[in-house]
Amino acid sequence: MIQTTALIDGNNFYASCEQSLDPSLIGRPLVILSNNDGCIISRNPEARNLGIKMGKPYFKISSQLRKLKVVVRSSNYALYGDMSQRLMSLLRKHCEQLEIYSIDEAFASFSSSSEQELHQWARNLRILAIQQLGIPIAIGFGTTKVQAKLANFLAKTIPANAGIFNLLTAEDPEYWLKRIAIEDVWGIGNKLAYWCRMKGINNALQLRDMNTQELQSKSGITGTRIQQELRGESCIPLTPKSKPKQETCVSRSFRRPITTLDELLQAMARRVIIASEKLRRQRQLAGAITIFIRTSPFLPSFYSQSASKKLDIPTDDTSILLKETMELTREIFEPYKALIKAGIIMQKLQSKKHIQQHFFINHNSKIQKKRENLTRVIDQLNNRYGHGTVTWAICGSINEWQMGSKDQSNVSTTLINKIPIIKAE
DNA sequence: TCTGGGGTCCTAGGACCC
DNA sequence: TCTGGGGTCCTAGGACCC
Repeated sequence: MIQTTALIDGNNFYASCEQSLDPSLIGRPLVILSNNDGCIISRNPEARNLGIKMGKPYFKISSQLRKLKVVVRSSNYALYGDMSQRLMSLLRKHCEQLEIYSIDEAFASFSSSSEQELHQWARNLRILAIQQLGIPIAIGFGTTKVQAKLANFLAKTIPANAGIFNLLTAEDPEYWLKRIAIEDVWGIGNKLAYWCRMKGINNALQLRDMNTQELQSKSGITGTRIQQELRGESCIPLTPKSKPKQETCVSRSFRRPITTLDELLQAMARRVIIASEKLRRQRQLAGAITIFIRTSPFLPSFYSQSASKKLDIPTDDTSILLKETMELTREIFEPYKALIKAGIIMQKLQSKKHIQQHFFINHNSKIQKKRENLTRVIDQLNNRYGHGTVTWAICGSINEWQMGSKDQSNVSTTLINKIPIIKAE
């Protein structure tokens, strides 16, 4: 019996989440915008059929969208995160081994099942996802992760496949591989796809059969692994246990460019506070931090700057991280640069469970405990009454240059006062 | 006026050591 | 002061993913 790998994912996940909570959206073209209402990051089939492309800047096509009567929503990540957890717990119930790969995707593996059993299992899972979550899913089968990924692509994009495709048992696998453009192969990005096209490699089948040496010389081990997997030899293993994060980043754009140190300090303070909260939620400590600022990459005289600092003692303490960040910010600030984005990366993360004891610091001191208690209370208040209820004065009050989203759906599965209400006639 | 945010992996090259 | 080869570790940057 051959080992089978499956890739299961939610179709147009963000758009489907919105439709699931607001059925009036079903059947109407719908797009979801990125943070700051920057660009299109999800769209339902109705919007896709109107020719609306992924990644398009919103300001360039907003009038066209109005004309076409497309519904536009700002993104609501709290909602998508919650729906993701529900989807994953459904999948866990129905898979032996599951690796959660992204907010809307998971790999599964099966040691022994007949083709019919697998197909029946997949049909059943699709029904459950619709019934319990209102989210359509697609399922692809292969021997390796790359094959499963491509099978999933064929399940979704070829209507006749109805959301399920098995590359192992397909009558003519080569016919199907030929139908997958080189850009659509998992692991082949812009640069590699362009190089492939130049060489006359235009689809997944040609990539599978091309000269390995040549591929290796261009893309190293990453490219040859994809080729091996296309040929059915597994070299990207399933990793069901999620690894602890190596770094955590909080980065945001401004609604309008900022040029003063005061504004930048406030912006950085907000980011480091969010980042510290993230660390505590993940039960991790940062051993180093990097901050960065940049001007618009779409304008001439692009400017970007960053600065890092190693911390003597790894920490998740907001006030310590704030102090370090403020110092770094003062160091790299330059006047008259129209900054549009700033962020902080927490690095050299380690688990809070086994803290490396410092010779001069007593981690169990009274003062240390008091600080931790204060932080815990602040976190609890913010969780309960909304983010930013209690915060540091350095953040300033709400400013016009901060991020903005206009059309967020006013529903939530995580805040009690925004639970959707069903009215009886 | 307006172009997202958060990650991982790999590689080349520098610093350092014997 | 100059000479040689070989190894490890770290870092920055590129490419890619969703």
